[in-house]
Amino acid sequence: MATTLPRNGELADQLDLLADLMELEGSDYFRVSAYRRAATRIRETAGPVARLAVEGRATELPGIGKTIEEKIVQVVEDGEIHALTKRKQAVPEELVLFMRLPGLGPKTVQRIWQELGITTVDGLREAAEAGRLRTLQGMGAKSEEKILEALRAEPEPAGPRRTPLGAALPALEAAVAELQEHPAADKVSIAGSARRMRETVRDLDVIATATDPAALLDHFTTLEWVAEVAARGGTKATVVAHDGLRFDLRVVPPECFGNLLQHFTGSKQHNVALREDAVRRGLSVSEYGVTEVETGVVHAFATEEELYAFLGYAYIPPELREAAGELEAARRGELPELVETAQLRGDLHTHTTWSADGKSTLAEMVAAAESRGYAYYAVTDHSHYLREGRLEAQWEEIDRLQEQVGIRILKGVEVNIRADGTLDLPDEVLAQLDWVVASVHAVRERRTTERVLAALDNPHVDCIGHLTGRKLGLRGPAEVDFGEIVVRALETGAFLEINAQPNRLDLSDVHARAAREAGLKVVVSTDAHEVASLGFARFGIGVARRAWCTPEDVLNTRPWEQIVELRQSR
DNA sequence: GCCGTTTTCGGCCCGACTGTTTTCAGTCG
Repeated sequence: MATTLPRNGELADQLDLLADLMELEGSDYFRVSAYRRAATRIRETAGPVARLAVEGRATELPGIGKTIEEKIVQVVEDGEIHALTKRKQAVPEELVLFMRLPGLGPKTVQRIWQELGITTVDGLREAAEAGRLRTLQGMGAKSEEKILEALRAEPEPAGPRRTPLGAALPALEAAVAELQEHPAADKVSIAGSARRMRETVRDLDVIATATDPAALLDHFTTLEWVAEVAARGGTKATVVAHDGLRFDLRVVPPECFGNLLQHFTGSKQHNVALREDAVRRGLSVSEYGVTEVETGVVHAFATEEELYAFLGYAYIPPELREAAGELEAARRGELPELVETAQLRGDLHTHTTWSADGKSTLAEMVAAAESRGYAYYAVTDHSHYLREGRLEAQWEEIDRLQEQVGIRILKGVEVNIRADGTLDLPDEVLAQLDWVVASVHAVRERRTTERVLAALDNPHVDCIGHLTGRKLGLRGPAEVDFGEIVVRALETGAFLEINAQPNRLDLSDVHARAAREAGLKVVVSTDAHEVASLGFARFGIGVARRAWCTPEDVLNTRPWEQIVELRQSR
């Protein structure tokens, strides 16, 4: 048996690839989607699924049965799912890339392969240039041109690009505001994965009701920032902005706004599960209404609240709609009361110009924090810049400022966890601070788990900052034994941070949920280096909500005195 | 391949849009 267990991402990738190859072979659709569903489930599980499979417990995860558990064990023992090894002999692997091109699905790719004998991206490009693709039934010059265009833009199709929520959400809110101004617009709302606060989004979804749908769609497709109209129908249009962001607008009658908002908010898996559940009770759910199959009576709802109530669920907040147990909990009336941004009483990880990369002064940051209504505010500049008396100098500035403001300023630091797990400030200094965040910065150096465990063992450490060091779109998370870190944090009474920087969001929603389920409180902090970044709190709260966190689960919804008490009891 | 307030067999969400057709399959979300 291999000494290290395959990561969840590796297992999921193999299952997805197996699904793709089988689909190209023309396998049964439901088998293929069972593999994909299992892959998604595995990706969204915090602990190592390979260990569960070895212990015979992977089948406890929904969507994973005996057969897929066996396949996971094959990866542990032999490195690859046996069926995958076999399919790779039969189906050229590069065909999978074809399916990432716009308009190319499994059926078409299968025919390109079998009828034209094309098996490589280069071969596909040559055939398209030579006009050979259009010889296929159902393929025309226009499809051929679309393929060539996509290949020119991206010679090796890499799949849909995802935009961090921090960039997408403001753009989406601006688009909603623009549409709202049009005289034909009635209700306009954000929908899709951005409404669910997913860390990255692909398409930006907007839905609306309108007195004149065609006029609103016209307005949408001719907005100043629109570079291309990708699709346009009577109720729906897709446009691409100059910066590459794709926006979908869908317009419906006001009486079914609730149905549409629910449908277009997704997730797809949530909707599928909701609809399957409805089918079992003789109901058919679509974006236009809920149809009683027997009688044909259609129930339309102006709000999501009414729709969920009709189907027998408590209202499910968008952040929970991931087919991760929320439907069952809503049926039983056991959904959590999710934490809200306004409930944060302070920020516990922030910087000032005392750090070289800080852009706003201490006074500016504190004033901004006070105007956000915070009761306390931890200044945690990098330890690296606070040597040789600078820390004491900063304390003097804090003491002077404290005289002038109502908000409680906490003396803190973000101390670096060195490669050997020691901290780069001595204990006697750390002991004098109100709040100590310890973070790994050189993530390329390995052993993140050991370094974090060592830091947790230091009694002065209050919180671990941005645990995995990931930067969305730039570098992946460090591999950590999250379960072990949570256990140690519970033992030492320290906390883990949800870093709200939109390119970090670290802990991820999956990790944050696992922490919550283990009974560990999380801290939502912005790591702001300038005044405007204090507003990132809403992205961190988005992660916490996706992790099912109530105000109880988020440490800094408490008054500072309570946090001090919690620490003393450790 | 998974799953079960009808079921251990026989189901498995639903509709819009595109490009190609001339009534529809495939793709997409």
